[in-house]
Amino acid sequence: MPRRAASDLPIDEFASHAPDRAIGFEAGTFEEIELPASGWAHRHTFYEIIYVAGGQGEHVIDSASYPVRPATLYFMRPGQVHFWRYEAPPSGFLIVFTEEFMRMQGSDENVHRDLRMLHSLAQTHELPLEGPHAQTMLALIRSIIDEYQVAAEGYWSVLQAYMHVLLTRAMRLAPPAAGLTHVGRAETLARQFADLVMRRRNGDQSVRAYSDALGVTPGHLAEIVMQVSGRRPSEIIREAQLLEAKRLLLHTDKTIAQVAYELGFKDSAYFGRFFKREAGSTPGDFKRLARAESDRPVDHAVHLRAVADPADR
DNA sequence: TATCGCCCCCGCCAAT
DNA sequence: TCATTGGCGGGGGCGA
Repeated sequence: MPRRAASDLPIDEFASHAPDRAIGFEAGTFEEIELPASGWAHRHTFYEIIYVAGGQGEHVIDSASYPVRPATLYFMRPGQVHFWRYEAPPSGFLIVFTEEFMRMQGSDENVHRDLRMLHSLAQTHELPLEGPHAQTMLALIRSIIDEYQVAAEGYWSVLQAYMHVLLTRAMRLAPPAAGLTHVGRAETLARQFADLVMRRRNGDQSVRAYSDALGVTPGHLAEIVMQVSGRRPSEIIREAQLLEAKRLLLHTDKTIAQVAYELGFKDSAYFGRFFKREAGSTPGDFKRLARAESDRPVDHAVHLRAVADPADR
């Protein structure tokens, strides 16, 4: 697949196919949803849950590549970069929704819990489903699509309840690393910090800038973040900078200096040392190696059959 | 929450 | 011109 000349990463905004029902939610098959630019690296401003039923190729998320396998769920959060490389286009179902949709629930506690599950699942990227789990999850997704398409009285609250069930069941199947820790004020602050770090991709990346934005002292933020995650705020910021640097190096044609500037580094020479320290290679080597890897032909050994599903025939 | 001292992160500059 | 490496000093981050 040829690489698209990319001075910047395209951003998909949420645009409903049914604007008369502006609830920030859509669900359907790949063909029905028709997201633009899915073959090119892009970000969205919305969440996306993907159930892959068939296809042949790879799903690239940030700088990781996953062979397309039937009965696999993918969880994408806003800001993540992804695209498909395929010989046979992926088929299955998509659920796309905005954060505003999740926040339409009445209880703040439920909203926070669902968003935390979403973010946790998005960190693991893919969730292969086995045996009966694939069947029950597929049935649930079909119910969600049906509820959305019929759009009977009060359907959006039913959709939110379904989404809560989907997320909760997915969390049960996710690896333990994706599990949630205890809920409390400390955990909420730590999550707000992590969200802000993921969202703010440029500008002042000092710990103080983040603690100011969250209305706490740097010392308090450091204590809470360490207590909840076991890591220092500066480590989490650097990790996010490294992830974003890899995205830009791999998926755009920006020079190293441009990437450095975009990430808020005032000195591209220092950015080079930062990258080598954190990633183990220079930005230039990473770009060349990663691009050579992503330009190789799709692995023919990854051959799929569509999941046998009578409702699809 | 404030303070202090130490470590190393970050930015500036130069060389290749 | 751009990427990489290295020296160096100030100051931010973090533990006590």
